[in-house]
Amino acid sequence: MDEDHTAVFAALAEPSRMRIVSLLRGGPLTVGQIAERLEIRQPQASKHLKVLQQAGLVDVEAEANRRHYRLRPEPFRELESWLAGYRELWNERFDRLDDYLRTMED
Amino acid sequence: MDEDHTAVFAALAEPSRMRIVSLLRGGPLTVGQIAERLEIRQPQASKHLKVLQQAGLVDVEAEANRRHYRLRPEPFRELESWLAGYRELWNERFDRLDDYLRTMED
DNA sequence: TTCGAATATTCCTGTAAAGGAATATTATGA
DNA sequence: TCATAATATTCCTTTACAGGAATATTCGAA
Repeated sequence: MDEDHTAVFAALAEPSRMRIVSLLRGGPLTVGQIAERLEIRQPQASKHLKVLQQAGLVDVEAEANRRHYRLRPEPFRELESWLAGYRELWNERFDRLDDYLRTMED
Repeated sequence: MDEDHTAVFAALAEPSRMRIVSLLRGGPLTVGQIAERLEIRQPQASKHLKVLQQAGLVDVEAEANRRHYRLRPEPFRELESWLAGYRELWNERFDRLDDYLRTMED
C-alpha cells in the first residue's frame, strides 16, 4: 500500500507540467510545439519533459530531428487504483453502504 | 479546464503527508496519534497537517485540548473528475471505442 | 490561578528545484 | 563535410520548503 506515487504527484504539482500533460491528451507533440503552445522557452520545455519522463508520465519517440512526446497510460491507471482506496470516503454508494452497516449495528 | 489541483498534488508529493492521508482513511486522529504512528515529531506533524488543511485535504474538529483531523471528501472527488478527463487514454472501453472509430474511417 | 498536556508557531539551516542565458548535441539535407 | 533546425544540457541565481530545536498558545483540571 501507499506505493510510490510521489514522483507523479511532484511532477503534476508544477503548473507548466500540468499544462503539458493536459496538452498531450490531444496526441503526441514535439518539444517545439509544446514550447510554442505554452509560451515557454524550449529549454524549459525540455526540462519539464525530462521530469515528466522520469516520473513515467510520458515517453518519447524520436523521428529524425524531432522528438515526439506522448502520455503513458500506466501512471493514470495507478492513480485511479490509488484513488480507489479512498472511494469509500466520497462515493455515494459507499455512503449508502455505511448507512446499511450502521443499521446492522443496532 | 485544468482547474487548480496543484496545491493538492504538491501536498501529496511529500511522503509524510501521503502517509498521514493514508492513515486518516481509518477515521479522524489527533496530532499526537499521527506523530506517534508515523514516528515523526509533533511539530512536523502539525506543519504537515497545516499544509494538508490549506490544500483542502483535511479539516479539524477541536475537542478540548485536542484537535481531530479528518479527510475531506471533496478533493478526492475533484481528483476523480480530473482523472476522468484522461480516461480515454487508458480505459479499455475507450480503447474499443477507438478501434471502432478507426474502422469508421475506412 | 496555576500546572501540565496537546498543539501551533517561530527561527534557523540545508537542500532541491525553477527560470534565464548560453552552449552542447544530434540528425538532416545540400 | 558543413550549415542548420530541433532538442538537450550546463551553469548560475533565486526561492520554496523540509527538518530540528526552542518557544508560544490553548484548554481543562485541581
